[in-house]
Amino acid sequence: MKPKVTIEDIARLAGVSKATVSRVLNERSNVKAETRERVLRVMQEQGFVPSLAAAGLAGGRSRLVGVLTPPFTQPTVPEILRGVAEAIEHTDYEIVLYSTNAGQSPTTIVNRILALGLTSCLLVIQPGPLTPRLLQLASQGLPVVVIDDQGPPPELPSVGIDNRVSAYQATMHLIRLGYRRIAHLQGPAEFRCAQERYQGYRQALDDAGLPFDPALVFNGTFETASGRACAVALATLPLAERPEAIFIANDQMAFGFLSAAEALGLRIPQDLAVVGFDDIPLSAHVRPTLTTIKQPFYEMGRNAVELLLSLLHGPAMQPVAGAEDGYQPPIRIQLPTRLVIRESCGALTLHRRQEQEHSLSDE
Amino acid sequence: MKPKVTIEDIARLAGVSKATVSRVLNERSNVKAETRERVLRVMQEQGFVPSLAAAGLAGGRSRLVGVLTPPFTQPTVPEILRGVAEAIEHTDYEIVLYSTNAGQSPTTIVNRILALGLTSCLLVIQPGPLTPRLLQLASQGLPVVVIDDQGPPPELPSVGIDNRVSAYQATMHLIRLGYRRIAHLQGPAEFRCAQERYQGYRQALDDAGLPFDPALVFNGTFETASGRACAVALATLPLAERPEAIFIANDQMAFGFLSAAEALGLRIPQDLAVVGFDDIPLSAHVRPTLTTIKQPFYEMGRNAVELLLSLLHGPAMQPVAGAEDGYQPPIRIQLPTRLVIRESCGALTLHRRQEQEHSLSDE
DNA sequence: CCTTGACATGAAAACGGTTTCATATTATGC
DNA sequence: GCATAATATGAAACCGTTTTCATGTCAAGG
Repeated sequence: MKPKVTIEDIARLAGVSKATVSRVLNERSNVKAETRERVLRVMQEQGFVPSLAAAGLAGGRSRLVGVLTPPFTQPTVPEILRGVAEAIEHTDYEIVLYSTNAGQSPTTIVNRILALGLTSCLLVIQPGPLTPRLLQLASQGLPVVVIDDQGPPPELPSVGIDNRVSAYQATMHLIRLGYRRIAHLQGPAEFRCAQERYQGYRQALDDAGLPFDPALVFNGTFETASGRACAVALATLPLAERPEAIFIANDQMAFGFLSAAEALGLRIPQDLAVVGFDDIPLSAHVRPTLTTIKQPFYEMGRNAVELLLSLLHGPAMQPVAGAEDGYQPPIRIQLPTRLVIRESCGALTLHRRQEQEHSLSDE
Repeated sequence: MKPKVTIEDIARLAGVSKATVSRVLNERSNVKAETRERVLRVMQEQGFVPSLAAAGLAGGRSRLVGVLTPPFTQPTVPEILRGVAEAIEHTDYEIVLYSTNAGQSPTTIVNRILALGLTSCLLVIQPGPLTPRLLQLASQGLPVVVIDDQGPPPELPSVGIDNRVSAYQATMHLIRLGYRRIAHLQGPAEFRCAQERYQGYRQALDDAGLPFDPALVFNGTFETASGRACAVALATLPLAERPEAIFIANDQMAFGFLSAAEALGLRIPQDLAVVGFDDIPLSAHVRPTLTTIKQPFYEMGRNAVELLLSLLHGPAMQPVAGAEDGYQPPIRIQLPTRLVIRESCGALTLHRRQEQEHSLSDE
């Protein structure tokens, strides 16, 4: 094992002190150009790489960003992480990854993160409510940025989308296609995004002057199984009460819905149009392909990193004039979503839908 | 920001020296049970978490495992990473993640990893050849474990599968189904696994007494596009020369093949049976669903971590008696694969294949 | 009862940087 | 040409651990 070359070696070889080498390393301005030059050259020659551990210890700060994620197999995660990784790469920072495997207390992990004593900030990818411990830490000054969902009031800086507006778009798309009775399969109530998507759905119905029928709102868990359950529930409805379309709060549930619908002999979109939410990779490949709201996961990752680093490099945000009471509501970066039209909503097979309308009006 | 409680505080409160506290922390045996008890209690009370940075600096080693991965969006990666994350979680170690985004020199990243000075070992997920820099580091004593592929001679400890045998199984499956003219779309030659899969294919042909036709071997890149290209190439073949089945060296290419085949009016599996390799999540969802070799990605991740840590905790492997020359060939953990039979190979629709044989023999 | 280890503990020196404070050097103003 | 400020550098303290070495204590052996 090669003996590590340290700042001291560089100092000796360049004929300066450790302090000066450190200054060069940290790009301090008060080093004579000539000296800096010499030091840099020696570092180059020696293949010197400063120890982040030592720097972190001495400087009290660190170059490590803790990233807390759900399991990678959750389909939205890889794309987010790709954005995170790519953004980090352009900086001096590194990623320390904490994956919350199901069945593990989030608090345990958060504590573990701190145990590092290395991680100076935290990027949390968490659909669903935040743990109290996390909020506590954030309030103690730990820079934290959350991707995606948020507990009731947005208490932490975050990056996400406008769930309400997006759900509105999705529902409105169905309405424009001529569907009148539109159901909704919603996510669990503890997810803020589930509530917002529900609100968007309601709003669209209202704005279109369509009646709201509570019997058409189903409770889901954001998991595939609850999509299947919903399809079954729908199929057992008397024909006259069946909806013509359904807005499902995430793609995962939509998959379950589609597969159960197929098994039940329900044709999508002829018998029932479906719109999902997320646009995860599979959505373009299920049959029928899923019309859905595309979340910009990659961009969310990138933006989260940028936000986090800007927080870290000092609160450079100028207080808004006139609101100088010192309180800054946490920043939220809201990225645009997009409706991706595929087969499941029937937009691509309008003629068939017209047939369907006929047969329905015959009843 | 709360002032961090250090080992010194604990020492003072417990009425012992820093050294003793350190011993307790590291579970050294030579501490009186009573003392240990007291120290532990104080640590508990104070919510003490030792600084990994300091420990790493002082101890010369570190509790960080560097993980070098391809982009997360490469479909095999999330599952591997899940295994890695889960295995790590049961240890004191943490993951520092380095994602190699396309178009970035691997050497740059490897250097960056070392720059950390934190990472004491490396887990490399790399299909394709290893960079010289990596080999150099490994030979300098850095513990490295590679997942999946390997450069020509297996120079580093690794975890993977037996590509040759798996490809043999895949091809033999087609043979058993009665296909005689079996094509192969292979991966790029610089991938060892591509070569091995090719060999397995050849071997199966040989063992079955089937003639090998070089015209039926196509060159691919492991990417979707080359699957499409292959389908086109096949379709332009004179009818009499067309294969009845094809073994495609990875699922990604198989997807391209399937979609192009559909566009070309080639029915799968009736006109042509397809077997892939990998069993990534999409494989169960494309139409027709893909018969393929399942790689145990999750287990590969877990095993790689275990191997790496065993390497780290001292070369505890007893030299084999009689081979005491000191040279230890690097360990390779080879996990079993499994053939997953779905629609694309035609096994599920045998009757149709029989029809097909009829029509073929009519020609 | 005294020696010899074994065992438990403490003091202090690393580890590789950053940072503060003092000092040496140079530039500036009069 | 000299006082003064600005700039460049060095010495040493410090960050929170681990580790080595020395010391103190206690039980066993002679």
